[in-house]
Parts: sequence; structure tokens; C-alpha cells
Amino acid sequence: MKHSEHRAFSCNKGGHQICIAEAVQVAESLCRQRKQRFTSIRRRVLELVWHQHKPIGAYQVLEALQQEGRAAPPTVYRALDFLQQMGLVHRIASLNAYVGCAHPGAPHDGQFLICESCKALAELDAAEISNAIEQSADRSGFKPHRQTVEIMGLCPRCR
Amino acid sequence: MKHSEHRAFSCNKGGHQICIAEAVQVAESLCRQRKQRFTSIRRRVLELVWHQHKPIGAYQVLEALQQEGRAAPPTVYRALDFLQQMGLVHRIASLNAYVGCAHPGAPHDGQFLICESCKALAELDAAEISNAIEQSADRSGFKPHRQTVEIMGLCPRCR
DNA sequence: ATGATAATGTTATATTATAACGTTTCAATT
DNA sequence: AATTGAAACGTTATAATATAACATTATCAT
Ligand SMILES: [Zn+2]
Ligand SMILES: [Zn+2]
Ligand SMILES: [Zn+2]
Ligand SMILES: [Zn+2]
Repeated sequence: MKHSEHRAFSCNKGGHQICIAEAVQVAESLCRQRKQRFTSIRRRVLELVWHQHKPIGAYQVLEALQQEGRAAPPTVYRALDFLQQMGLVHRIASLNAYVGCAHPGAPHDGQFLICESCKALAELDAAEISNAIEQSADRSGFKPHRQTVEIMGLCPRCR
Repeated sequence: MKHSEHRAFSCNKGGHQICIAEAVQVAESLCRQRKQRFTSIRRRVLELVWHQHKPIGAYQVLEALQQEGRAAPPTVYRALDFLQQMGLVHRIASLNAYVGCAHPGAPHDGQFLICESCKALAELDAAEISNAIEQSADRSGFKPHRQTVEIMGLCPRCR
């Protein structure tokens, strides 16, 4: 089991640098496979997104970049868009924020548990939920294509 | 069965004024029960939200209000906030837009099917989905409190 | 009528995101 | 190595969504 395949909410005690390193490695590998350029900006944005197991806002990323040189919003949004398209980052619609994908490789939507107290986030890919959605949608004659599932509540540490 | 208790996506063929009228009646009744003021602005915003079975943006509501007199963003956002708190309107996070609640009475989160083609929206309150979420969350030691479930896809008419 | 509370008006500003266009970088081909 | 076409990036401006702060008005309970 790779470090990045940890269970939800299990990486809150530090030693987190390895998450970042792994995310970057996986990203490099995937981009090479798909003949996409993993530029230094894209790498840096991915690192910043992974810097915490919490969603981060685009303008927080921007601030961090600006510590290291000039940067403007499009720089950040372009990198985030790229990383999303590569399935390396998810956007959390209910927070207008971004988080590293816990299961990169194949693009997917995922489901997110977000702690209202400490803001920690865990990504699920629960077939149980997707199936329930699929079946309920079917019953309405609706053909699902993309799902946004964001659950606010209390994480194990805060409940 | 009241008109507002129609099945998902079944009210697309006009005769929709009755939805608005019913939504207003229910709102009046609920506000009276709860000793909240159903002011003319709140009523007008609710009507505008119900004017289509599609999510509407806050600034679209604002434009409509401005046809009828002066209005500024806070007016709209206050009314929308009130209507949300009363469980009469839902905010669709993935669209930054608002839609009338199909099952007003008790506050709830609901689940939304949104057509990517015609933008029609249907609200579900599927225990099947909520249960799947509840169980998956439990397995992570997470205590769910509020859910955002927004499914993009194709409605029966567009698929 | 009086005072307290809630709602609204008004102005300004914060926050999130994209448009438009010129320049640079990079890799493939010659 | 030079050419060149596409992709990425820099830069400026602006769009779109949402809230802060404070003055004014309406409503309700006494
Ligand atoms: Zn993921
Ligand atoms: Zn927590
Ligand atoms: Zn509802
Ligand atoms: Zn449709």
C-alpha cells in the first residue's frame, strides 16, 4: 500500500511531505504517459494544493506563488484547470476550493467528506453512493454524467 | 396530489403559473406558522425563482427586480438567504444559482438532477442516496450533517 | 405613542474567475 | 542547427458572484 492510499482522515499527524512527493511523482508519470507537459508552474501548484489535506482557494495558491515571484490569477487558474483535466486535483464546488486527488490515474468525480470544524477533507470513491445515485436517477429517466457529492459534517477527530 | 408534488421533469409543458402560485401560498402559510415576515420583496424573489424550473442566478433575479424599481445586490441576497433558511429555496453550488424547493415544509438538503442540455432541474429526496452516503461516511468515522448532491446529465426529454 | 426589533436602502468593496492579446518556450521536422 | 507551429505563459483588464458597513424605514409589542 502506497502512502497516498491511506484511509480517509488518516494523514493528519504530520509526516505529510511524503504525500506531496508522491503526488508529484504520480503526476510526472501520468503526464509523461499522456505526453502532457508537467511544467514547473503546474508542479508548484500541485505541491501547494497538496500542502494540506484541506481544500485551498485559488487566491491562496496565488498568494503563495507571489511569495516566489510574479504571478497573476490566470496563471493559477490555468494550472488548476490542467491538473483537474489530468485528474490530479478536484474542485470542491461548495467551497470554491481545490484539493489533491487521492486516487489519481483515471479521471473521476469522487465524493468528499469535509469537516466543518477542522476543514479536513477525505475523498471517497464509494460505488455504494454512485450506484444509489445511478438508480435514483434512472427512476426519473435521467442519464447521469457527472456527480458533485460534498458532505459536510464532523471528522473522526472532531466529532 | 398537489400540483407542486409533480414527478421530476414533469412540469415542462407550460401551465406553470400554478407552480408559482402554490409556492407562494405554501410560503405564506409557513411564514405565518413560524412568525416570519413574508414581505413583498421576499414574495417577488420567490416568484422569480419559481418562474422557471431551472436554476436562476442572483444577478438574474436582480435584473428582473430592477425592471420594477431600484434594487441592489444585498436586496436579492438577503431575500435568497431568508428563503433558503425557510426551506423554500435551494442554492445549487455547482452553478452558483438558486431554485425553488419542490418539497417545502421541513428544511432539508435534497438531491438535484440537472440537465446539461436544457438546464431543467429536478429535486429528489431519495432516502436511498442519503442512506448510502450515511453508511459510507460512517465507515470513515465521519458524522454527516449536510449534503450537497448535484448530478449533471441528460433529462428524459434530452437524452 | 414609545421603544425595540427586523427589514430595507445605499454605497462601497471583497472574492472568485475569465477574456483578450502579446510573448516565450518547446519539441518536432527539415 | 535552423525552422516552425503549437502549447504554455505573462500581463492587463474586466466579468461574475457575494458581502460589509451603516443609515433609514417599517413593523410589532408594550
Ligand atoms: Zn479523486
Ligand atoms: Zn475535523
Ligand atoms: Zn427541497
Ligand atoms: Zn434536458
